[in-house]
Parts: sequence; structure tokens; C-alpha cells
Amino acid sequence: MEGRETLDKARERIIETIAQNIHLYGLTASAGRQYGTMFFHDEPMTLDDMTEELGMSKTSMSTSVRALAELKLVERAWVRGVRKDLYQVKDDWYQSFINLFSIKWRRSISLQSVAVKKSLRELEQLKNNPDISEELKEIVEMDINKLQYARDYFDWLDRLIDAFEDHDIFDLVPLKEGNGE
Amino acid sequence: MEGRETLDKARERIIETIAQNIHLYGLTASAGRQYGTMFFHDEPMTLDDMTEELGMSKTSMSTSVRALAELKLVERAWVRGVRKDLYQVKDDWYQSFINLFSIKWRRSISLQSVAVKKSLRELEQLKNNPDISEELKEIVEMDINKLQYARDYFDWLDRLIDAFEDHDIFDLVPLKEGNGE
DNA sequence: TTGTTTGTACAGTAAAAACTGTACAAAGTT
DNA sequence: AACTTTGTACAGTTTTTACTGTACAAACAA
Repeated sequence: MEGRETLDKARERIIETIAQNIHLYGLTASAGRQYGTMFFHDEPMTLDDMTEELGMSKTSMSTSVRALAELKLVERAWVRGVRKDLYQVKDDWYQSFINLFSIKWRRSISLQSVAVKKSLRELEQLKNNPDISEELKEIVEMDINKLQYARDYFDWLDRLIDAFEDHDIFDLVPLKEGNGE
Repeated sequence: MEGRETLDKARERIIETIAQNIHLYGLTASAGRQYGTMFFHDEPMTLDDMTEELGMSKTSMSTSVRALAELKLVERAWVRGVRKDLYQVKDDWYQSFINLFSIKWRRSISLQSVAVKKSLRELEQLKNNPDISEELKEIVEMDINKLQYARDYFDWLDRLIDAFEDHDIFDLVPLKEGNGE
């Protein structure tokens, strides 16, 4: 087999594997293919480059590169003399993993915490209402327990993400040597 | 407002919030609603109970409870005298979080590691091929570096999940008091 | 055995998501 | 100013996913 062919096959395998697994980041296989392509492309790429490389519409390239950028998997680059928007992958994968939590999980936890706290307040008040039956009160108390558990859990998740963001996680799970942490 | 009504609204808010956020576990909103319903339902539920409660087909309940069980968010329960399959939520949410990584992430990491190692082997061999041009060799060496980085990253992720599974993570990010760890 | 209950495979349908092409606004160029 | 280039909003289409209903196999009951 020709050398360049071997190289391309080796790359293609990685790109396709990324495409098949990036759903863990809530992204589509196409976005994954785009990411993988940029990963091996050593210069920053324009939307037209991606259209060319992936054979998809420029509109698609625009929307999915946006999704990648929102998760900070790629970033814009500036090269003098180039007017088109340029994108390149952010090459710190550890940070990208952390960003998934900082961005997607943090938002989700916040929404869920708000809901839990609101329901908790309502149920605490209901519990103290003297008009409710003993039977209902017992159910309310059980639900309060469940929601307190949920509140603690989301608080823990928040602290976990703090530990990611502060890089304390690397004390517990160290990088290999020579990884520059 | 009637007491029972307050309770139901408080529950409904939580169930809907779970439904809107369970995509982080790769599950559909319907599966989230099913999970939330079971969370507040103190007895284990049958597929027919769920059909009743959620107004969806039994087939749907069957497939989505399967997805929930695969992620170990719910488990089967046995109650003497009941012939139907019974399901209940697993009430350790910390463990459920860990299970997400043990199950979904671990599988994904394994697939990606295999691909990376395979491509790495091919490129190492290509690099040592004396017939390739100097130009190509340089590209190959850069790709090898990238794949070594990827290999190290997946190795780190694997060790991170080990730390989750071994509960070492709770040394770094402790539970609140009274959470039974 | 025959009859009943229960879960799910499978085919078909409905709904949602991904993708494309056109059209246009914003910014740059001459 | 007029013209060009670039990114994206939006409408329409294609593809995928979620969901339903039927049919049936497995397990149990009589």
C-alpha cells in the first residue's frame, strides 16, 4: 500500500471512531467527523475547507462548528490576511473533558437544583399546614426526604465540577509524565 | 389549593425537570418521565402501571425501562404473589452517576483506545519504512504524537473511572454528613 | 391438554432531528 | 458609491428516531 494511503486510513479510523462516540458530548456524528478532520488538519480551517473535505453543505458546517465551539472543543483562530472565519481544535483534551461538565452539566444541575428547592419549599409549607390529613402528611414527609437527598446530590455534583475546574482532580488521578500539568 | 394538588404539582415539576435533563445520560425525555414517576412511586411498578400513569403504549414502556435498566438507573424487584415484572429506581444517585461512566464511557473509551492503538501501530511501521519521502515522514511523526497524546488521555479517563468506581472520588469530593458513605 | 397472562419483536406511523439550498445582512473591497 | 465575499436565518426536504398496534412466544393456570 502507498504510504499516503496508509496514513489516510489510519486517520480515517480515528475520525470515524470519534464520530461514533461524540454523542457522549451531546453532539452528532457529523460534528464528530468535523472535529476529527480538524484534529488532523494542522492549519486552522475555514467553513469552505470543511465543506470541501466533508462534502457537506456550508450551512451544516456552520451550525455544527458552532456546536463544537459552544462546548469549547474548537476555537476561532486568526491568521493575518485571511478574511474567512478560521477554526481549530483546542488541543487540551483534559480541559475539553472538564468543559463538558462546566458547560453542559453545570447548566443542567442548576436547572434541577432550582426545581428541587422550589418543590422543597412548597412541601415544607404544606407539611406545616395544620389542615392536611395525617396520611397526606406522611407522604409529604417522604417526598421532602427524597428532595433533600436530591439537593445534596446536586450539591455534590457541583463540588465535583469545582474539583474538575480547579484541577484538583489531577491530584487524585494524575496525568502521565510529560503531559505538562 | 388542595393539599394533594400541591404535592402533585411539586412532584410534576421534578419529574419534568428530570425529563428535560436526562439526555446527559443519553436517554429520551420519556424515559426520564418514567424514571421520575418511579422515583415518587413508593412501590415497585409494573409495565401496566407505567402505561396507566404515563398514558403511553406498553411497548414504549418496555423499551425505555430496558434502557433505564441497562444504565442501572432502575432495577427489577420481586414481590411475592406478583407475576408481572416489577421495576423500581435504584436510590443511590451517586452510584448511578458512577454507573454512567462505568457503562457508557468505559465502552466508548475502550473502542477509541483500540482504534488509536491500531492506527499508532500502523504509523510507527510506516515511519520506519525507508521508502517514504522525508515530507511524508514528518507528517507521520506529527500524527504519531497526536495519537500518543490521545492514548494517554484515554488512559487517564480510564483511571478516572477507576477512581469513581473505587469511591476514591469521595475522598476528594466528600459527601455531606449523614449520607451513609 | 387448553386457556390466560405477560413481555417484546416487528412492521408501520408519527414526530423530531439533521441536512440542504436560497436568500440576505454584515463586512470588506474597489 | 457599487460590487464582492462570507456567515447564517429560514423554509423545505430527507433521514432518523420515537412511538404505536398487532402478533406471538414464553410462562403460568386450570
